[in-house]
Amino acid sequence: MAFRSVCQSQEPVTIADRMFQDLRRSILEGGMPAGKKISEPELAAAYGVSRGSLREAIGKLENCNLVTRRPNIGARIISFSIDQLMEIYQIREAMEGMAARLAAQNMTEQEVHNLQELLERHRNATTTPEQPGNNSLKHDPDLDFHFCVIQGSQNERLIRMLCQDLYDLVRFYRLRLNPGFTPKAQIEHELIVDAITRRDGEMAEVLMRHHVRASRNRAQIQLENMTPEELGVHEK
Amino acid sequence: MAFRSVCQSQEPVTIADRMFQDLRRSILEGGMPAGKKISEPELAAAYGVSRGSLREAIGKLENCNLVTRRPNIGARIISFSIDQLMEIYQIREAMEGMAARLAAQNMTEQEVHNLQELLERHRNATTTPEQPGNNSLKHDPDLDFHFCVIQGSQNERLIRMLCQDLYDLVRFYRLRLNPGFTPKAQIEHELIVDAITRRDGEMAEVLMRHHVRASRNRAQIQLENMTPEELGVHEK
DNA sequence: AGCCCCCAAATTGTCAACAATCGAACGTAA
DNA sequence: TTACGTTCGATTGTTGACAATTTGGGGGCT
Repeated sequence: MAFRSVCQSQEPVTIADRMFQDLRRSILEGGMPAGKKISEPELAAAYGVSRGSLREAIGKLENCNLVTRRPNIGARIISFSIDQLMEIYQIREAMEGMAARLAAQNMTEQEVHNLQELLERHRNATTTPEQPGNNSLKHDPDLDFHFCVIQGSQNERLIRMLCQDLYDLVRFYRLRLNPGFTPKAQIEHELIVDAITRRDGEMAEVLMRHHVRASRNRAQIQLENMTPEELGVHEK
Repeated sequence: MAFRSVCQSQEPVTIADRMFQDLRRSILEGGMPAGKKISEPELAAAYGVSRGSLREAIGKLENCNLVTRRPNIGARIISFSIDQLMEIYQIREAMEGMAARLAAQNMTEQEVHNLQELLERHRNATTTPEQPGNNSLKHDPDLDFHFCVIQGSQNERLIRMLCQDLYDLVRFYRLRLNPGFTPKAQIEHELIVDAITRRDGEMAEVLMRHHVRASRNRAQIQLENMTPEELGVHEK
């Protein structure tokens, strides 16, 4: 049950859809550098599609907040900004806190069981050394966990807002920082699952908010130790 | 300082943009019935624009969640759903709670002062009887208040997510229900502003969440007393 | 009658050409 | 040299026509 398989499901039946998914993947996997301007004729030729279809795909990317667009000027991949990352953490704290509360209330027994199993797998996986550089979209333990909790909230719009829109940005930033999955995060995950298992929504929310805030602080510390070159050199 | 003047600012420089704003306004003001299918040739002819530009506008509407679209089938105005309304309240509770907390931390003295004045005007306005049926987009006291608090959070993305996306839906539903501004809401607003004035972010969040939850309950009671005809007769 | 297949009309997706706008290079003048 | 205005190339916005798909109805078969 990988993240994208559920959240970005349906087959692309239309060319614009396929372009959207391809470009989205390319951006999230780092195939396109942050801040780069998108040339419509160039991209359309590269993918062998018409400019019209490409423009529709770009429109969808704009709604995912992966590109910004200005009239008569063009679109460009979003660029890296620490402030924006911090803003996203604040929003995640609020929304995922609520998601955890709702998950504790609404998850089926089966879903709780799946969540516990997921955590079990992560616990074993962290003991065995994982090869670095494996920054593929799938198999990010932290993302899988959060996705699972969000899905348990049973609030369709909340799920869409988080999984489709906000988590694209989370991936975007995560790829360009370090994958921030620490042993501490695992412990926090366990506490949250405990609360959900006990159906303690209040506690689940408190713990999830604490976890997101802690992740934010970890990211902030990490950012302060990075050189400017490692951070924001997105030219062109 | 009307709601839309700030949140949906810039002039439309492009035809697709103008179409988007016109259609959005039309949907939010009730000019287009909920659930109705959108005929591209018909609408394009009615507005005297090309189908391509119209399609781009529809794409933007889709991202605002005001229309839903299925490939090869077409777009239609979102339809009325009590479940969706309740989902939106849950999300608002989380996000606006956070917004209130941030507003208490980050608002300038000037902004706090403006907020207090806004409340003062509402207090006087509610004593004088307001004419019903004036469901225009501007001058909804409740929306103005919430907008002001959200704006004070200084979190640009949070502001966009709430003001641009979610509050369009709030208006959509509010127009088709009663404008739910009760004296109780005014009192709750006052308490929130007190907390913000004291820079008590924790309390501001608690009170805002309480307020949103209370609004949700008021709406739910109202919905239970409505006949099915008043609710969901959105044919075609 | 009920069901299935097929066809036609309408609608949506896609494309390539045209018009409008922006950015940069160049030249000129102070 | 620097600043400004102009012109040209390139990019984006817009349009109308073409291709692919869905929808609705009519006819035939069981």
